[in-house]
Amino acid sequence: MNTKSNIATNPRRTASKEVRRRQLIMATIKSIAKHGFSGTTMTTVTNGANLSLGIVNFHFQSKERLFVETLVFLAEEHRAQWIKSLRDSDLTPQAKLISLVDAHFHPRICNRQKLAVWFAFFGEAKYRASYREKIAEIDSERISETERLCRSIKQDGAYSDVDPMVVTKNLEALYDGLWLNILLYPKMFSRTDAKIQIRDYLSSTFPKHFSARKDPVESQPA
Amino acid sequence: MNTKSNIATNPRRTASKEVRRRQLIMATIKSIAKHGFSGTTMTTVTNGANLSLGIVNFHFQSKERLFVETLVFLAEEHRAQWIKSLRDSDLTPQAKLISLVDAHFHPRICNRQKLAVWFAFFGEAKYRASYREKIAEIDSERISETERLCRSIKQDGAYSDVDPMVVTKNLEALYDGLWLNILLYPKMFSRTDAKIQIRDYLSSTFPKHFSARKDPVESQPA
Amino acid sequence: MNTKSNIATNPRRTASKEVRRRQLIMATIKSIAKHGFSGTTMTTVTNGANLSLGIVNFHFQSKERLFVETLVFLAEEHRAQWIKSLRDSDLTPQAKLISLVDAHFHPRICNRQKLAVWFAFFGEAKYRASYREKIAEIDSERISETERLCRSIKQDGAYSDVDPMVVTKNLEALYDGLWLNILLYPKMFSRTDAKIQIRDYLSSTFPKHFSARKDPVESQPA
Amino acid sequence: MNTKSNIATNPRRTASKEVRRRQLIMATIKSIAKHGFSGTTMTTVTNGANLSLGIVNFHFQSKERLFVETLVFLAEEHRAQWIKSLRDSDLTPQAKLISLVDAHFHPRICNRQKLAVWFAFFGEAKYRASYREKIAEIDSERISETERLCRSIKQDGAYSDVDPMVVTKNLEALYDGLWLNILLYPKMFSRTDAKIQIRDYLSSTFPKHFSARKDPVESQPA
DNA sequence: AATGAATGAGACTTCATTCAT
DNA sequence: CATGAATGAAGTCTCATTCAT
Repeated sequence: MNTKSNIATNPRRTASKEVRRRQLIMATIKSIAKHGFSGTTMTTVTNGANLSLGIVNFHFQSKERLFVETLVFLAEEHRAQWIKSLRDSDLTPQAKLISLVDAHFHPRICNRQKLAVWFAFFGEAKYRASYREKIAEIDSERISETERLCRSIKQDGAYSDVDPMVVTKNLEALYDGLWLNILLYPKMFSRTDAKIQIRDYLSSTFPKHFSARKDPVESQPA
Repeated sequence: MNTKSNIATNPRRTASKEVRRRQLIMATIKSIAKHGFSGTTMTTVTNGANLSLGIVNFHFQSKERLFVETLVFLAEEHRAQWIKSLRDSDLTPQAKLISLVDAHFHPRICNRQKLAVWFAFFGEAKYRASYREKIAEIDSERISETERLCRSIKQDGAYSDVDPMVVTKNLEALYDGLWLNILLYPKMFSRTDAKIQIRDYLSSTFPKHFSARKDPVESQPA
Repeated sequence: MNTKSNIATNPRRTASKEVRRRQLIMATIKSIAKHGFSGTTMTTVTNGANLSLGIVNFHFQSKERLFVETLVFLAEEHRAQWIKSLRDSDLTPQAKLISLVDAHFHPRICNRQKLAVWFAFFGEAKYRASYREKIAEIDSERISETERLCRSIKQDGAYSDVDPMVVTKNLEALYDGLWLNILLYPKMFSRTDAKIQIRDYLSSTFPKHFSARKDPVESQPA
Repeated sequence: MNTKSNIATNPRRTASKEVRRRQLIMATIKSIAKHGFSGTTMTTVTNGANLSLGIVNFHFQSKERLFVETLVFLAEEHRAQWIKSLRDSDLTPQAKLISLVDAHFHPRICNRQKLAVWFAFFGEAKYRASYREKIAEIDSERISETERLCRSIKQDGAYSDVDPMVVTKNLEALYDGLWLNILLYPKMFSRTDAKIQIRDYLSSTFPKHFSARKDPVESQPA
């Protein structure tokens, strides 16, 4: 009997530690998205995971740690997404940059549940500190990569007025701002809109390399 | 002891309703900024206002309502700021647009305390609903105004490729994204940087009307 | 309406802080005596005091502090008892010493409830530390006083072989040992027995000053 | 894998029932001494014994029973000690009595760990009941023996004023009281002091048979 | 109008016990 | 025999709300 069928037939007994932790993190994301941070209790999480109340403290010691690990999970998932996007894209810097941008709006990353959790963490002073502590490095890595690509494009296109760092920071701001707008006004903002808007920004900044009119494709629904 | 002498001896016991409410909202902002949403209790708020524990329920019926009114206060303060900025600026649409942009980064609006509170509300599912209900109209008003200005500039500069709505939405996203970056990484992002970045965006979009190199001025410290 | 009748008519509202604290300490003593340390919960205490569950944390911050204050209360009550006994007794050192001894077996001090609480504290490592920290001084004071009296009696009777400090320490050990025997085997050991036994010890140590045969009087029932 | 190789590779998996029980009782004593009664959990006990969490319920059915058996173990160990002391001593009643006394302060019996456990049991109402039920007989046996010796010494020395039962009870009280003082104030009270004090008591009670000045010897360190 | 002691639902956490392996 | 993941009752503590003063 393999682990998977074991979980299916008797979910209450001795799954591997890693499986349980993942299960609980997923339930945490769902709960934060549904009930918000303050409405997320050990009960909502464990009910969502179909597990017993006490199990979170068994696997994570405290609610606090569960939350931090959830944040780390999201950040690593996000990082994996753009790392993969960079690797899979064409070799031109403009292709890589657009891949990196689009990774932020991939349905696995940019959906109401995950966005709700990101902003839950952004909204709590306590977790902003955790964010800085745990995630700053990932952010730096992405910013460096973005700037490198912008510098490359600038050189290639002889965009003398462009400051790659300013573009990078604007892109970072646009990711967050668009995420927030999608979260706040889902009927007015979509992933596709977001991609269009960023293409618009890139086409006005690097007009020889990007065209705003070439619409991005949405692979799957949210 | 009659009422008059009471007023003399205890100034806390006669403020008008409106003064008390304002006092409590200010204390709420301070508390959310300091302790976060989950750390904000009736005690932290009323201690901060040097008032008694029971008074919130007296003036606001519930914590919930105090929070919603705090959100409304912030939104109206913000609206007043850009309304004033528009009114005070020169008559050209580009001057008006830059005034509108800069209103978002005025120290009265864009400081760590207020940003912390904005994102606290954005982060809680419950208050995102309140936000939509109470603030959407203000947002629409600002978006309309922005779009009108962009259309005007487009026409003036014959920017055939520019979609005023896309520019408007990008500006809105940049406001939020830059706010978040200032909140998360205050050492790396400043109000002045934010203004520079938005000028950069505007100059690449409307190059005949905006120059990125004209540095914005920071009037007062945060 | 005075405070007392207020408590009587409406025990649930706004008694003075000191009254509430006393009430809760009394309920704590009763609960520890009845259910033991580990069986004493916020619920048993507050039910016993006919108050609400949350009130202990309101008045004592934590269960821990309630317990420590209960210990301090017992120690101070005990101290007050022997201080008073010394003051009220005749002037001879032997009269004072016997008063001091008897104070330990006064029904207010030496009854099953209070003894149970003393030994509950003695039995928990955590509270032995508190005991040392809070009560050592009171113990020292009593030991000094006892030794002083023993020295005085020794001199008066020319008991050359008697070491006042050894007698003092033996008395202290007898208090505790007799208390424990009364607690463990209440049917076999009584306050009166205890007094007789200590008189026996004193009469063999200071034969000219004490007579074992003069039976002590038990004033009131436990 | 057959049983034999299992034994070879994992020595923890075949100890006899009795060895396991002893191992767990020892770990219980250590844990109670270190963490107190309330800090002693199945985890502290089984960690201390380097065994798995579930094993206590396997060998003792419940925590409750483990504790009672620990109490019984201590009482029987103590009994064995004074039985042996009586047997090993000279034939005179005074030699036997002093042996009996000293048995209480033998390092195997009277050390901080064991004392902490004794008083932990004394301090919990629930276990005082177990104590009476399980240990009273052992106490009676020792009391009878002590009284017999005192009677014998009384007759031998014609101590007409001495009541052997009172002396016996005083000795019992001194044991407990001195133990408590050693536990509470280890820096001020030692096993040797305790023996001296009891010798002092005996010498004043039976002056022809005991001399307080003959210092007792401490055989081994605690 | 204002105070703050009191209430009690509900949160997090602990831990004895169970039981599949 | 032994393990230790899982359970869930019960504990302590928090805190929005109430209400006598």
